[in-house]
Amino acid sequence: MSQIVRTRIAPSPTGDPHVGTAYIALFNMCFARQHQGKFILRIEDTDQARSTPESEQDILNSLRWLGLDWDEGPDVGGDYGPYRQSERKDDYRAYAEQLIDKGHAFYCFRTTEELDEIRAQRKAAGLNPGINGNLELPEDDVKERLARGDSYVIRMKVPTEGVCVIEDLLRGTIEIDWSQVDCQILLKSDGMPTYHLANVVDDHLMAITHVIRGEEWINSAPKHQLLYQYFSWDMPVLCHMPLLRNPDKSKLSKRKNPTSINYYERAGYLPETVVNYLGRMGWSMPDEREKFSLEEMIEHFNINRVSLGGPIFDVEKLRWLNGLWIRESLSDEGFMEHAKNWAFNQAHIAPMVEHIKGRVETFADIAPLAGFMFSGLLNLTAESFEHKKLEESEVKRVLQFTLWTLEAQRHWNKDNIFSDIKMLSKAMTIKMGDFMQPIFVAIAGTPNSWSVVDSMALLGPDMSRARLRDALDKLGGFSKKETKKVEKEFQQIQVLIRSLAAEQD
RNA sequence: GUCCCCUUCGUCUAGAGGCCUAGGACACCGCCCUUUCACGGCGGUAACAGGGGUUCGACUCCCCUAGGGGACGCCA
Repeated sequence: MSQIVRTRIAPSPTGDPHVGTAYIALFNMCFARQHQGKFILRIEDTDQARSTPESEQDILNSLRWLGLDWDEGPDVGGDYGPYRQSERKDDYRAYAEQLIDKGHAFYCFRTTEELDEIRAQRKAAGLNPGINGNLELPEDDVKERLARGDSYVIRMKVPTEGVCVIEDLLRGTIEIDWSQVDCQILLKSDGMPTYHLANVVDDHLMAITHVIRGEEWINSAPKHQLLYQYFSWDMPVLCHMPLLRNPDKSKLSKRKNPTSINYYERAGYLPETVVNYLGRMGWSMPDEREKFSLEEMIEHFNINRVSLGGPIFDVEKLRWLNGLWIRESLSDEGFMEHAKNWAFNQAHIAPMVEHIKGRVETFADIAPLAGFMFSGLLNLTAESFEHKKLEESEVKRVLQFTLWTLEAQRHWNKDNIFSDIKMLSKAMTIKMGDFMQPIFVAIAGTPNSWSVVDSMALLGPDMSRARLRDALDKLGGFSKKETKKVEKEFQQIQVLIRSLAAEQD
């Protein structure tokens, strides 16, 4: 008897659609398709504070843009729904309580402060700070506190000694001491499950057969395996993919790289290229060809060809590959069609007209004036940022603080961007004009342009942030030591901004 | 700090004990094509982290060391 292969991608809608998500989605999809199985999309929105419907929609759109279509999901339905964890909230509680009844989990009333204290002690004693043991209260106390209505979480019980043996499809046997595994919270005090509970419950309920996910999950695999045992459920096959890396080899992060799929669309890449490139990360075709379509990848897919060294995301090669796709796979008509859909269309140009019309004398002035609206990263140098009033170190701070502030901006529009910048300049006691100048150069390539706030609003968050980051890079960035100092300064600025904002109210 | 994972050119990778004088791609450097640039063609520089085993034979298997990464949250 061979069961149908079912794989899934389970993004959390707490931010931009990440290339790492697309990467894992791609391999899950290829694996499922190769086995005539199903590929499922599930939204893991158990973090009530950070999950947003906008982000969810954004992620769905991005994965669709890439052509990574799912057979079941919150928008297309399926027989194993709901496909959004927030809609299953009560189920998780029931499962957590079931574990309590079986003696596999317990109520925990510890405060954050108490837990911090225990962690500090454990760390001082040379132990893994993850808390394992000594958290349970006598049954009577639990009853009393429950009756009193004290806030609580439900934690799973974990052995304190022995080893847990995990089987990984690519890595073979992995042994982890139980002493390294903490009594994971399963149900948070807001009644929502943590990832660990929700993930195991959903994977079981959705009959997932293969869990293909990032390497970052290896250390929590023992908890998951234990939960399957507690519930007496069949364990899916685990497969941990390597992590995509920044050029400095750290885990790919938006601090150091454009990681949003939206950015690559905005920067003029074809979805075929992005998928193709991700398919070359830790994997290659049997004949080693560089260029291949999603269909070709599925046709020749073999998960055992995944290599485990964490690949560095190399934008240079991505560019080359995109050029190859444009040259080889687009007819002249197709090229024009793509260019039109990308940015040379009425919807995209219309909002620029008010800025352009008053500033040109001939139509021939349009391209030099508005070229930056149709560009990726600009060709700038450190000299581009020479400032009459500000020292280079101040210019760098202006750019860095603006970048950090705008990275936190969840509602990207002209007014919000403007007020962010205004508050920042005020807090840094730099006149708006002086403050804006480096922003202008970073975004438009020159201090002489129309409102840079409008430009940023039109360019969107991803391209705007990428250009600010690029500007910082061109100025040499900050060393590790400086970064720490600058981060501290930024915290102080933020405190100042909050008090300024309070004054205004 | 504790544990886990990983380790072939700068980067992505091929390599499942003899096919390896370690192959391909990006980047870089030459040359050719070309009025220029790009494309394209040809060529070049460049890697098995180190040390021990196992074996007739090790890039491939085992151990140790080193380096890199990750996890250690009422985030996922």
